[in-house]
Amino acid sequence: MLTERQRMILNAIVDDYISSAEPVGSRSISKRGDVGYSPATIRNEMADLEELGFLEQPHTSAGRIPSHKGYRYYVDHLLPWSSTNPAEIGAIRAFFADKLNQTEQVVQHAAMILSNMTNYTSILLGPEVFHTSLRHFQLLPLDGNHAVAIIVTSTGQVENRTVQIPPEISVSEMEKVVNLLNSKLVNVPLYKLKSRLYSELAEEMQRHISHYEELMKVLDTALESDHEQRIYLSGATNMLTQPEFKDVDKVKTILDLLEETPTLLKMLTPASEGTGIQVRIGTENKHEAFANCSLITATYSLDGKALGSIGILGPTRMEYARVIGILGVLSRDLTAMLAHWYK
Amino acid sequence: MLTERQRMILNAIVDDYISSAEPVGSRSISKRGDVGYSPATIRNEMADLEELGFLEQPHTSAGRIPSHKGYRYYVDHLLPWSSTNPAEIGAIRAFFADKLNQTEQVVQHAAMILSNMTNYTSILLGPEVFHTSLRHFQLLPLDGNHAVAIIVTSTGQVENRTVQIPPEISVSEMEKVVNLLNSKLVNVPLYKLKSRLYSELAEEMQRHISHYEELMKVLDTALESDHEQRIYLSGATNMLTQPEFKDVDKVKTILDLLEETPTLLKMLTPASEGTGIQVRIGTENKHEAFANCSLITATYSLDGKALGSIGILGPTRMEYARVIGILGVLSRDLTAMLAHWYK
DNA sequence: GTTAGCACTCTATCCAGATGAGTGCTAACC
DNA sequence: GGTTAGCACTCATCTGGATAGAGTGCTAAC
Repeated sequence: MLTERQRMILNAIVDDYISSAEPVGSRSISKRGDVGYSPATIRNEMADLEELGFLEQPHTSAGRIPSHKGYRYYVDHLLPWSSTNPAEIGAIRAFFADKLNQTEQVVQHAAMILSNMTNYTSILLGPEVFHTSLRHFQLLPLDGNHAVAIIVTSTGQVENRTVQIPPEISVSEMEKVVNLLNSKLVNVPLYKLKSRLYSELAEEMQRHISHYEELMKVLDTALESDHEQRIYLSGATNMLTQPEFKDVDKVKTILDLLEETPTLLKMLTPASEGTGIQVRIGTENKHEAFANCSLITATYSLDGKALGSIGILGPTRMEYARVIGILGVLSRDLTAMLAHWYK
Repeated sequence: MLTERQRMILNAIVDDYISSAEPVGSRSISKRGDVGYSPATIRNEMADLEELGFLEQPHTSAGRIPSHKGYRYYVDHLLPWSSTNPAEIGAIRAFFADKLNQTEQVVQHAAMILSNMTNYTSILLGPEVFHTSLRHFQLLPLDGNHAVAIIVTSTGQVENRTVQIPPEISVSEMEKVVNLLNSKLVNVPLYKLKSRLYSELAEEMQRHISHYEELMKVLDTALESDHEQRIYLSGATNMLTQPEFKDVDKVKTILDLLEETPTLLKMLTPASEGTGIQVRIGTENKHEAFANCSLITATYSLDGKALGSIGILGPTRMEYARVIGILGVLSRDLTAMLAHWYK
């Protein structure tokens, strides 16, 4: 579709614009060593590229900047698959070396590392509860009225919530029920717990246990699967350092969106099932607040199942090559580490 | 120290400036109904107030703005202790009405309510682990090598971490140790757990249990009291709406500080032990990034012991009266609710 | 003690002109 | 035919000066 020279020029323009954030003129492209043409020739090609929709002009007599389509072409066909800087790989490895003993901590720290390395905003989706199953259930009385319900998952995560215990339910009854639950529901995926509770246990409980209704209500709350997906943000303020966001109002809409968990969740969920690294440029993100942003996501997994995902949010003018490299290394290492932990 | 008229004028200036964010001139004060003097008279008083350090002039021929000292005087002596708007009280009460069954959720939602109501940034310190004690300890095997250590506190919070179990330690041994721990360490404050482990249990364990050293190491990790204090931020981007922060760079230093947990922790810890609401104006905050901010904090408590604190961060030009009112209502209600839960 | 009047200060805003980067087009060159 | 030099043109940005307006401080009168 594009001639070799056009690809070369497009590449040069995107590269230049990524590092300078200023519209790129024909002369500055010509001066680079790698393109051996005069400004006039390049101008002609630029006019063609603009007509094809790969470039844009902020106004007559400004240089060109890549359009979304231009970025897309760059990412899909021109991206220098430069191997990630060894120093950066080292930093990531070092991070995995000092082992933290909680998945949550690891994920949180990973987000911080990422945002520090890239100077963009990193978004991390904690291990997805839906793909994990019950390992152990427990009810721990606090006082006459309350108890803590503790759910331990197959990946070692612990969820807990406080429930109210009606006074008419005795401790021994509770224990019976908890034992029943543990014998019948272990290894059931979390999101199926509640339906299984009704389909498999209801009958047996009704037979052996008084105050059936009240107990079911308690269990219902205890197993409530609003297991809020945990989102870890880091470096949100890095947005402020980008020249395209020197306008406070624009930044606000973006940062506001970042505080909105459900929206973020939707954005981070991979479109097609678990295929490596995804790049969403500008309006390819659903939200108009992100019209000037690009989101690069990767997933990490356990046993081939995507557990969570990692995202980097930056301006459309983003160091795609570098970020993709870093994200790749990190998601692979994270996957490897999880496999090693819970093998 | 100040004459009645000076107090009146200072009050008018601070009020005006709080709502307009523009330097206040003598004429606009005179025009207000409540001050019956001509601009000239007010100018004279303003000059005096400036000499005394309560006012500042951005430049000759601009109006006056309150200095930190001026705000301080306003907060200490002039603050209209207006009762909080009933509608706002209603909103807070409504929030407590739909009961959430996790302390964490409550705190998180409270932060959101606060920032939405005030349009400032709210900072909430989760229930302080140091004041709580152990209710139950448990080790739950995950696989041959790992177990989840679960610590339930007297307030129903659940902490957990994954620990490695050396292969030479048998399950029955683990159980013995856990039972011992539960019989000896329940009701011990969390931060004393580790020292008690050594002072009271070491001897007995050494007598009855093999692999003492390895076990101690496991327990040491399990009881590690890095129980990270949880900080909930909400409405951080509200900062961006304030005209004094239209400069991106200033906002960045503030938002960066907000991402720095340890610093925030220090800021929120009440200076004097648990006495109601504290107001820190401008440079009274230790950090220079907060030189143009005011931080208003309140604590919530259980059994008279401060459990955590709530803070509102805004520009020095802040609606002190309103925020203090809201904060008072919220902290009282939070305290009341906790008392009711864990009575 | 209070206030009207006035000169003075300083900022913000507007406008015109200069600057310069970059383009598009044409014609010449290889 | 592709490439390039030359040139006229466009448009955003920068500059400096003039102007308006808000607000003060001082003095003198009430």
